[in-house]
Amino acid sequence: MFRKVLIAEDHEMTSISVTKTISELGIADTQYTYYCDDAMMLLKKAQQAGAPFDLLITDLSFEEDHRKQKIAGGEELIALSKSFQPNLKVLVFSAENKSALVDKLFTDFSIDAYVRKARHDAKDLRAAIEAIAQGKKYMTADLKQSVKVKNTFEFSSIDLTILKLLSAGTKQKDIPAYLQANKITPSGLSSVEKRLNIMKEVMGFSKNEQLIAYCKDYGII
Amino acid sequence: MFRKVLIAEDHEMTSISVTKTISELGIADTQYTYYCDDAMMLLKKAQQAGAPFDLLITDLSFEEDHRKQKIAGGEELIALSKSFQPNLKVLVFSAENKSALVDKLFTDFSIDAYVRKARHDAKDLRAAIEAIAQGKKYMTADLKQSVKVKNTFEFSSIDLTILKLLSAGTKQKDIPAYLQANKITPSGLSSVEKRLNIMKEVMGFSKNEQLIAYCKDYGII
DNA sequence: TGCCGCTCTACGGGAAACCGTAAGGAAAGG
DNA sequence: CCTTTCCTTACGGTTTCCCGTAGAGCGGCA
Repeated sequence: MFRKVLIAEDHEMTSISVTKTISELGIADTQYTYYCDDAMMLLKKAQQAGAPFDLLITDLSFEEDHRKQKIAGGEELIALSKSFQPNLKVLVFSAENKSALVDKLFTDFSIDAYVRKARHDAKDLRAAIEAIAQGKKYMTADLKQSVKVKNTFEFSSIDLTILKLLSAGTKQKDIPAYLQANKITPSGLSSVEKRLNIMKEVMGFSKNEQLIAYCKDYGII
Repeated sequence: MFRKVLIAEDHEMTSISVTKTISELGIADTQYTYYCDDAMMLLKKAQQAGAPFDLLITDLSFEEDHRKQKIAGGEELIALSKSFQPNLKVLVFSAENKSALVDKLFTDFSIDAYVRKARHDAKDLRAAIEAIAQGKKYMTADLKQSVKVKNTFEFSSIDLTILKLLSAGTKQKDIPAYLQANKITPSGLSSVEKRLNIMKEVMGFSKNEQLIAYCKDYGII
């Protein structure tokens, strides 16, 4: 089992429960932070002191407040942590249930476990920590399904750009100019139209308004 | 202070922390459920047994799973609870930060407190419970600001209808037919255009997509 | 009743978006 | 080096949307 655990989680309530769960597993040495920058600092200090953390439990999204942060969110924190302490085990504890995102975390960021904030997350978290301790990977059950079943449409970077521009009031015909100015290809008006058509077709939508509403509902933009 | 508290919250971790916070306030008799239907049942039972709950702490969104529920979410739960136990105090504990939504909860559902799941939510929750116990209303600080600032334009019923139709994929020119079918006046296409123009002008917007995005962001539709 | 002010509706010209088609261009493969 | 294929872009015709104007309906008031 782990000896020293760091929790990066901006919700106080969640942080309390995570701490409690860990202490129930017999891990005495836990620290927690509400900010990514603090988490980074603690990781570095611990390593320099010769007593590095061996598990990081982190959320993905951290809300901005008066304290300006260099590290914006969980992904960045994970990447930086791994870069100077590659053996650090990482458990992501987040409400996100997008299969593509979770996949990326496992492949690109080589995390060890993903626990989704949901109905039985306390049990899941315990199971995940035990699994990692045995050198296994862990993923909440519901996500395993959704990776297979909910083959939801993957919005590309340019799709998101287009949607953001539209919801910012940009006229469709003015989008090519913006794309060119920002060196984004493809930039033709037809390509913009094509992307919008594909998005709408996949979703079974007929109008841009509908698409924007959907993306807002699911936090895509 | 309260004697008997019911917690309706589908996230196990959050539920644990809420329970802990409440017990720290010296409230011994707390029960928790992961489902709205269960919450409703417990409220009814308690009242029939002559020992009703005097505080309900509930989330807004409950995830669906294998257990089919009659009550879909927090709003519905609150409405039903109040209908048969009007003196029940209600504290909403949710991650939503849409001012329009929170406003609606206070005015239409006459809740007593809204605590947003955020950085200092444990402190906020404690403060909220103490405020309610003294017969006060409570709202997290960050929301007070946004309610005041953003609550400029008053969306009429027909405005909301138009916006909902648009975001459901209805063509603008087909909206008059819908309005007539539902006996809503005015129903002319020009009137629809006029309402949209007014909304956009007030907000400083130029396109419908922008308007939809705004309304989704602030929970207006 | 006749005038006035108001809102809703109808119409038409122009702009933007939609949609199909075809030409241009780069990468992959023989 | 050429061909095939896929993707991007360009260009028209049609639909929808946008916007200004004008007329119709309705209540208030002298």
